[in-house]
Amino acid sequence: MKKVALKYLDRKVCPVMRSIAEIGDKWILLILRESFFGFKRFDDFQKNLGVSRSVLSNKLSKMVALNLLEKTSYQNENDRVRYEYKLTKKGKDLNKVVISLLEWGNEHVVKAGEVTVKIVEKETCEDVKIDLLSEKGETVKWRDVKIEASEGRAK
Amino acid sequence: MKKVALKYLDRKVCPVMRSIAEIGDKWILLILRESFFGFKRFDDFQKNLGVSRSVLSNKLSKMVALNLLEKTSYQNENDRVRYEYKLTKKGKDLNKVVISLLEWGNEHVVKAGEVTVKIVEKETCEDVKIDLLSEKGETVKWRDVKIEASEGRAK
DNA sequence: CGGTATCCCGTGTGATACTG
DNA sequence: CAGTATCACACGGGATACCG
Repeated sequence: MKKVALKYLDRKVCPVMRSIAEIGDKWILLILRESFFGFKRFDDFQKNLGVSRSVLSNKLSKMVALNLLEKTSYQNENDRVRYEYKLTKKGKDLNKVVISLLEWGNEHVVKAGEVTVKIVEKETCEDVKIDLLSEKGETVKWRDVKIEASEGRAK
Repeated sequence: MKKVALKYLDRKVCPVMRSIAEIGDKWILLILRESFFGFKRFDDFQKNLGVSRSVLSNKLSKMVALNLLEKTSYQNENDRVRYEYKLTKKGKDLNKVVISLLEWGNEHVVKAGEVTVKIVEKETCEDVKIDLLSEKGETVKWRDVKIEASEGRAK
């Protein structure tokens, strides 16, 4: 692992760039939000998001191809076959991205008296925050960190 | 504060939606990354991102209008006036969004042997992670949380 | 219900040129 | 260095229609 100055870091292979290349799309982010809200069906996505069916169809295929969602069929008794889109591990792991957006929105975009959405513990209903943590498990301030780029064999 | 079922939450006022409306743009996200990397000048952004000057000019204006960046001029002795774009508080507070994207990219998009970018403590150079925290400061698993929407007077 | 196909339009984007 | 202006074009996205 050889350190690289950020100045010389190839932006095309930067992990942030590559994440944005996959999910840096308004509709994909919103579909992810709906998935985290617990929705799984085409028509739920369509109604909740108000997106056109063709765009939705497109984005869902793309997300399945990227392995963010898994498409499965199921059938309740005496009912027709239905389909659902479930978050994969890779998709679920985006929860921190969505929660960061949520917290930032609550803090900087939502005005007093407007709707807020919060994350709470299931058991206690206490607020859950997202934050930077050291290896010892202590919270770390943004001003006390630095960014390092490395390229090399080991991952 | 009245609780609202997510099903009936107005998606137009959802904080996630409103965050995405402001920063859910490939170029804005990438400019933010460059800002967190420490770059401040028009030409640095342009070279690093490979974006056209007109688009960059546009996005920067938009970001200043949104109060994500602050444009200031400065002058070293015997030098011409220069400009820089610095992150505002609102912009800096997006660090968790960018770090989440970074971690997710390292985990799910970057392949073994490729470039990684890490966040480390300035002092100790130890890795810094981002995670969900309870009010007591303990880490919380995604599966142990739920999402709640409220609308009402108090913020 | 869960899509796909087609059309059409607006906007995002790059290339190029010009300015202080 | 730090932009703005103009143009040309591809692509995203909505509307609509159609299918199993």
